[in-house]
Amino acid sequence: MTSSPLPSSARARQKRERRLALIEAAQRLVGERGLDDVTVEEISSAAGLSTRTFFNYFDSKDDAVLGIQEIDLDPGVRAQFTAGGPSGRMMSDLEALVAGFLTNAAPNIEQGERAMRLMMSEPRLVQRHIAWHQRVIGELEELLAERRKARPSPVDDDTIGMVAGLLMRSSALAWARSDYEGDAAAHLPEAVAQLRLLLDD
Amino acid sequence: MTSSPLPSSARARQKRERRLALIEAAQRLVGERGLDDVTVEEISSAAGLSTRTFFNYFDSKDDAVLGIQEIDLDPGVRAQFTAGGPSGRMMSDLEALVAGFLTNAAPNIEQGERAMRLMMSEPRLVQRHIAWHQRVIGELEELLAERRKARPSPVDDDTIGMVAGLLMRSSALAWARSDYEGDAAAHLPEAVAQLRLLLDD
DNA sequence: ACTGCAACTTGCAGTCACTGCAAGAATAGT
DNA sequence: ACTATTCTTGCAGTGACTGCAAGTTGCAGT
Repeated sequence: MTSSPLPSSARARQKRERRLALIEAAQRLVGERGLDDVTVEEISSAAGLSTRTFFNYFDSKDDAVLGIQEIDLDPGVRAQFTAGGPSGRMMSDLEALVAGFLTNAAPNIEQGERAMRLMMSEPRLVQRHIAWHQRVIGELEELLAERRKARPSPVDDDTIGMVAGLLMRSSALAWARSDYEGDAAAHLPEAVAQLRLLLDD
Repeated sequence: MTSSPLPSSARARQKRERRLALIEAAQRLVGERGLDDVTVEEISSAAGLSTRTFFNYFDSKDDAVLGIQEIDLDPGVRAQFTAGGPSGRMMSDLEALVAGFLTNAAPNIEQGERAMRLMMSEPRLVQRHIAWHQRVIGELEELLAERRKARPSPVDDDTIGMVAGLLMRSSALAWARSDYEGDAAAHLPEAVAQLRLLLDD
C-alpha cells in the first residue's frame, strides 16, 4: 500500500531522504512548540541541511509541515477516467478518481496522520491544505476537458472540481473522526453518503 | 441594496473612508502592476496613510485587495435559521442563510466585482478568498449548534459547512460568468441546481 | 581512474510582510 | 476645559523567502 517506486540512483535516494528528514523535523518541532514558534532555520538544521536548501524542497514552512508533494495519479486510473469510465456516471467515477488522488497523497500513512493532527491545532495549516486541494483540482480540470470529448456532462467543471475538493476534505475528516482507521480513501463512501443525505434533506 | 448603516460619528466615518481608500488603492495598484509588484507601503501612501496603519485595518496585503471584512449577518435571518426555519428543510434553509452572508459580503457591488476580476489573474487571492469562507463557516457552525436544539439533522456540521462554502464560491463564479449581472446571491439557485445535477448524475 | 557535465547545496545579501511598543494626535464624554 | 479613549504613526526588530554565484557531489563516457 505504500507507494513510491523505491529509490534507484544514489541521488534519488538522497533527495527522498532529505525530503523526509525535513518533513519529520518540521512535524516534530511544530508539534512540540507550535507553528509560529519554530523557524525554518531550526527545521533545516534539525534535518542537517541549510536554510537555503529547505526552500529547494518546499515553497513554504507550512508545506513542509504538511509534507506536500506533487501528486502522481495512477496512469491507469487517469486513462480510465478520461475515457469516460469506469462506470460512466460522473459522480461515481469522480469518487474513483478522488480515491486515486488520496492514496497517493502522502508517502506513508503516519505522515498523513501527523499532518491531520497538526491541522487540528493550527488553523493556518487547514488553509494551506485546502490551497493544495486547489492544485489537485487544477489537474482534475485537465482530465475533465479530456473526458468531455468521450462523454459530455451537463455539469460545469467548476462544480465538479469543488465537489472533488469537498470529498477529499470530507473523507480526511471522517478518517480523523475514526481515529485514523485504514486510510483516508476508505472513508470516501461515507463522505459521499453525507453529501447525498444533505441534498436529499 | 448597498448595505451599511451610513457613518454617524466623525470617527466612524473616517474609519470607513480610510478602509475604503486602502481597498481602492490596493485594487487599483494590483490591477495595474500585479500582486507581487506592489508593496504595502505603496498601497498605504497611495491612500494617504502609514504602513503601520495599514495593518490596523487588514491582516495582510491580500485581505486589503479582496476588501475582506467582518460579516454582519442580518439578525432576522440568523434568528430564523437557529429556530429551525424558514422552511425546515436543511438544504433550502442553508441556501437562505448563505444568501444572507453573500449580500453582506462587500459594502458595494463594484468592489466585489473588482475583487473577483483580480482573483482571475492572481491565484493566490483565490486561496485567500477560500480562507475567508472558512471564517464564515466557523460562524455558521455556531448557528448550526443552536439550530440542532430546535431541529436536529442527520448530516454532520462539517459537511454542511463545506457545502455552504461550495455554494458561496459557486454562486460567485456563476456571477462572474454572467458578467456580473445583479449580485452574487442572485446566482445561488443556479449553484444549487448544478450541485443537484451532479449528484443525480 | 580521468574528465567534463549536470544536478544539487550552500552562503550571502537583499526585499518585504508583519509585529510589539511607546509616544503623540484626534476625538468623545462630562 | 479636562480627561479618558481611541487611533495613527515611527521605530526597531523578526523571519520568510529570493536571486545569484561559488562550491560540491554524483554521473556518464572514455
